[in-house]
Amino acid sequence: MSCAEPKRCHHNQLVNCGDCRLGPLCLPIALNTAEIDQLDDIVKRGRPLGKGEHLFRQAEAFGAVYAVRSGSFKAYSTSDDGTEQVTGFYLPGEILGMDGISSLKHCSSAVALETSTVCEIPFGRLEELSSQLPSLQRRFFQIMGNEITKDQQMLTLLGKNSAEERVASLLLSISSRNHHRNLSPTRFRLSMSRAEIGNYMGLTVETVSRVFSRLQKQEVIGVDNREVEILDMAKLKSVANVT
Amino acid sequence: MSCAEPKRCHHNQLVNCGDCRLGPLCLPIALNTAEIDQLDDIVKRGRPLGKGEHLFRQAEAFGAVYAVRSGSFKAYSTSDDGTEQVTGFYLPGEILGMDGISSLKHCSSAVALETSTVCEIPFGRLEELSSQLPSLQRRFFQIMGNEITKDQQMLTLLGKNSAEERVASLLLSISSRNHHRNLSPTRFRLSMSRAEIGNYMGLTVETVSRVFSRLQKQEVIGVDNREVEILDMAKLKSVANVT
DNA sequence: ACTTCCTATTGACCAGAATCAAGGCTGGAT
DNA sequence: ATCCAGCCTTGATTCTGGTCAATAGGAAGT
Repeated sequence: MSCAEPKRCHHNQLVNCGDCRLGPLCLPIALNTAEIDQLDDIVKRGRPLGKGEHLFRQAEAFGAVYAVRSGSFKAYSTSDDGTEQVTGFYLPGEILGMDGISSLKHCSSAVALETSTVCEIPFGRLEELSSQLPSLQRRFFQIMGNEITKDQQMLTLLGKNSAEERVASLLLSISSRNHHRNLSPTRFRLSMSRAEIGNYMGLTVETVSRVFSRLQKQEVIGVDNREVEILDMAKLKSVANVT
Repeated sequence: MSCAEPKRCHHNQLVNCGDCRLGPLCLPIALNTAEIDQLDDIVKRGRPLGKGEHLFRQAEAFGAVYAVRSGSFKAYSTSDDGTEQVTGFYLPGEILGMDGISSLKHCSSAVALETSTVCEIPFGRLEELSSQLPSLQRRFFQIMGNEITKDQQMLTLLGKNSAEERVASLLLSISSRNHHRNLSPTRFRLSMSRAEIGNYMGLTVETVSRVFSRLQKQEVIGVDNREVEILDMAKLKSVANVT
């Protein structure tokens, strides 16, 4: 990847929070310019991670949360018997790593699904700064509340919905998150495998694959390997059981 | 219920955080005496709620979080089509209502499963006080992090585990939470119905009932309606697939 | 006591997704 | 280009848990 104009480059490390095009999605919402500068001072921007590289691993000491700047991540936890459970996919502007806050140990691992960059936000310094900036404290409470809400919606999905409803919901979720980031809500490339989707949604690879095939046959979506196009948004929503 | 000595009564409204026997489980952990007094000033202790009374309802404005003082609550969300999903059970010392923090609207309802009391903690004032007391801020981040961790474990349970594993896990969860509160970890009364358990665990009433019967036949537990005794803790843990 | 309503149990049957088992694609490496 | 490994798809079969249905047990009120 070539970076003619560093300030605009996806993976460059010079951008600050004030200039970041993800500002309106990320931690800085509701902060004024001076506050953003203060936040900016504690944020560390690391080198890009390659596909398969870990951001943190389960049982490691918790020290920071991370904002995805580009690319995408999968969070998963491993149980004693070695089975893995995907607990979330994280796209640019989203915050991950909050699972470690309660015990000061990460209880999940996070791995890059493609070449990705993050902003590392050391938690201790975030706490300090939050004490000084009420709007940052509020914003972070809000982000954690969001994570709780999201997980609880996921519980409903896993507890009550069929395979088709689950897969359709995931596609709609990615679609709307892309939309927020000014990307196409109807055409995108999945950065995760069928197996990872299945794991996340409590299904097997085979079932996910069959649902994709069925939805394609009904012309609700077009699928070419990981490339997805939503052809009939209304129909997809009705399959997902949402209005 | 008679209350000879008000200070010790389960449902009385005079107790303050400093004297509350739930202190070591609840919000005040890690606060010193002076800090607890400050917290105490913002806490409102309401009248007892009867079984079936709501603490808050979905879509209502969010204004406070609640610490269970006695009794128990069920949190659930209702979808457009009217189906309900139980998102959690809350026992004394546990905090509920955090689902409203992100959008300032409750996205679940909470109902008392039996006669119960709560401490209401107005969120705006908690935010203010958190800015002044770093240990309170930290504690509240921790409580929210706990909720996230708990929900994610629940995702694993719903995504991967069988009916027996799910029900056994719930019994173990209640057992250990009772234990923390110095109640018997092996004998307790369930405050929720089989239907509510099933709903929470993504199962039907019939399946829950069958699992209870099977576990009883194998002498892992003894069940008499809502009265449960764990007869073989080790076996129950192996059924639940935990070590 | 008796009734009524609600909750729980149990059985018979069915359906959706898991499992088992081949093959077919794809993209990266040589 | 060719090969290979991992990913994906599809089919056949099995099995867990859901659905439907009937009955039993309990609690609260008359």
